[in-house]
Amino acid sequence: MNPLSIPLTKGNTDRPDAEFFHSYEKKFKALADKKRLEILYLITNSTSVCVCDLSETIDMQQSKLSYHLKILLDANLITKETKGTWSYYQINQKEMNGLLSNQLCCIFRTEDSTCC
Amino acid sequence: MNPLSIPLTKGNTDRPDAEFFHSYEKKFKALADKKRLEILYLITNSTSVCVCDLSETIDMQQSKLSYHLKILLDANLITKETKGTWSYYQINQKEMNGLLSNQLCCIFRTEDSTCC
DNA sequence: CATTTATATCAAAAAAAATTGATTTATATC
DNA sequence: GATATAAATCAATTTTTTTTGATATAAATG
Repeated sequence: MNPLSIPLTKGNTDRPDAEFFHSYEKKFKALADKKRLEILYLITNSTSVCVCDLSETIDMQQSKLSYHLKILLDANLITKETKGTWSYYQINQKEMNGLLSNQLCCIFRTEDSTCC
Repeated sequence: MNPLSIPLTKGNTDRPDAEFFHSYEKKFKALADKKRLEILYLITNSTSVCVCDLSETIDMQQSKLSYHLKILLDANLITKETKGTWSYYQINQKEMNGLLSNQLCCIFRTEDSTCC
């Protein structure tokens, strides 16, 4: 047995449940790709972007881009607004700021006026 | 062409390089698994834990646990200290606090005394 | 010094995620 | 109304990640 054993939270009712860990897994999975991080950077640093704008700026074919945008959207890290044939994407500030440190401003998140 | 087009940062020299996005990809990949998040939760809420402690608390075989701990270690999210046959793992507070929001205290990170 | 215990590593298999090119849907334009 | 454009979806393939059980290493214990 471990000689320096410190009791862990086994059976602790305050311990987050499986659903809690699963919800964060989804968010971090969405962040766990350098192309999606680059997309987030671009979306963060512009008010509203369509797929065609992104497709030009980062070298990526359209179907691939839509695939990655859907992952970010499903994780609720970005939002979408459709105008005619165009889909405009925005950062979900509340979600991103609640997830990432202020140190990551203004790369993957925005300024936090309520802090410091 | 996009009628609401706002110029993106194409050719902007301030734009982070590929290496920057790659380094964060690695960190978020390490976070992108519910079992690793559960491991981090346990490590965060104890001063020092060995593999055998974790293996008892979360239902996971030893080789699998070592595999996941290595991923967290390689991403520099935790640190390791070996004493005899035991390996004790600690949270890398600086790294985690620089990555995650204060809102995630004290689940995946610790209290931030320098903020708010 | 043989045995047990803690942990890491390995190779093979299984599962999950990403890429590709084609197709579909819907709107805008001529 | 035919054609072009923007974006989403699909199925097949490729790549990456995870799981599994076995084995290796090294320290502790009898």
